[in-house]
Amino acid sequence: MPERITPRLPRGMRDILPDKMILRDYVMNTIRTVFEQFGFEPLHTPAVELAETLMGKYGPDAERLIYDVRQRQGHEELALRYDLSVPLSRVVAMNPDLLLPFKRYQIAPVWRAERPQKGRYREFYQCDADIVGSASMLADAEIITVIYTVLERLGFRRYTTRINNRKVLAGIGIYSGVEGEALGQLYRSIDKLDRIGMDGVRKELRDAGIAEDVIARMVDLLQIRGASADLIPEMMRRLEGIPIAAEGLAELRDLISYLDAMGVSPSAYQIDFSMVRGLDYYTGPIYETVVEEPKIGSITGGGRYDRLIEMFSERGYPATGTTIGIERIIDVMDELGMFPSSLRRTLVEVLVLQFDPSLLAETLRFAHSLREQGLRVELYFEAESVKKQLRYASRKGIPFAAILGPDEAAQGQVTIKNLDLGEQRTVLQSEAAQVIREWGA
RNA sequence: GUGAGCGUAGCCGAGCGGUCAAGGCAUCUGACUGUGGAUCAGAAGACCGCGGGUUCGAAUCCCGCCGCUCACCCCA
Repeated sequence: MPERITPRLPRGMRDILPDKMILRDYVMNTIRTVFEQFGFEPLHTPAVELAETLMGKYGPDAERLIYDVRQRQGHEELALRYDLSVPLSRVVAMNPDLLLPFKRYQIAPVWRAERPQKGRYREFYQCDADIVGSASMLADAEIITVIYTVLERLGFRRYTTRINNRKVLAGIGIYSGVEGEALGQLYRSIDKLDRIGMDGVRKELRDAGIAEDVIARMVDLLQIRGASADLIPEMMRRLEGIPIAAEGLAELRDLISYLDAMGVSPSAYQIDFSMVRGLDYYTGPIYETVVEEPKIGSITGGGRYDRLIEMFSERGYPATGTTIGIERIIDVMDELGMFPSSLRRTLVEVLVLQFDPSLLAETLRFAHSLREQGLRVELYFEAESVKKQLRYASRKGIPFAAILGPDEAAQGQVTIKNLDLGEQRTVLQSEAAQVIREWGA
């Protein structure tokens, strides 16, 4: 007898049982449908990458969290993918004959060795849509439209997609006279604005050893508030004479100008010059979505990364895209009761009861015919009491039960019981599927 | 990586130094061998996270370890 061990999961990892998988699949299918409607096509890449593919792309903070993979034999240095953008970049570099723009979506797990907490797991799915090969702001606007469409379709109402541009942030750095190492600290402090407030940011910058007059200039810039369309000219005035900032602001102006005609409500997004994004590889417009109600961090994040692919290729490719964070979306939808009531705990539509061994063959044939007609049918394997079999159907949440006993068999009939309504009808076996359909399986 | 809180049956949870460790949900059986969700009766299920210490006596107090949760950092 082998020694028994207590079953446990690795830290931060979860099993997802069928009732939760049903909700999850609903969200994923909604996202996939939207991606496909915008012309994105599926891509698969391995969960494991060569370590060299991942290293040096994300920045030191993120790189610490990359999962090592140990191999019993062989000498390749391997790691679990940290996101889906870097693998995509690798794919593009390895397939130079791809027709551009290359629009791909990928819905797949990624791994990060973080300390788990609310809305944060070590294995989680990302739903990415990216456009490689176009520098047009139309591409960025389309990504934001995709985010908007997904969230609206899932029933989100109180959320904001924040939009900023790395070039503008670089311009703010120049304007403030902060360079090199200190710039990172500057960004990080700026990013906390909505959490710690302007005074908090001021203190952080002071603690980081940034000069008082620089802080004053910075804070002055970040005070600018207002409608997205008004913010851009205002910032243009203030950062006049800084080319990188002018470039970034012009990009934002173009991007915003497309959104209305693309069907995105102005209330769904906001230019926010204090939004930063952590990853190193962003170069242009950046975006992230936060929900107002449960405090859970961002549910989408992305941006333009025009220099990433050239880390794998002599050829440069402009690229932009977003991640939609399905784990947090599900957490929020769960908390707010946003799932449609039509989603059940089970996918099974009909439980075919077994009545008597002498009727087994006819019962099997009947179950088969229901399946042939497209219904999801479970067969009860034991000829136990009707009571017990119905109890099973009820507990599992199956909406219909089919009872085929001697009385029914004699007439070529079957009794269809609607477990939700507690009503039943005895009909011809050949009509059963139709009856179930009309009754609302 | 830093800090805080918490570990009692599959789940929730009372007990907070003194006989056999409450209760609820879930599970199983029966009342009810052609009709579920309700009710009633019964059954099974616990190295009280692990190890050490204090004490006549520890689930309860102390220490260490492990695990979980939350927050920070950062992020989906």
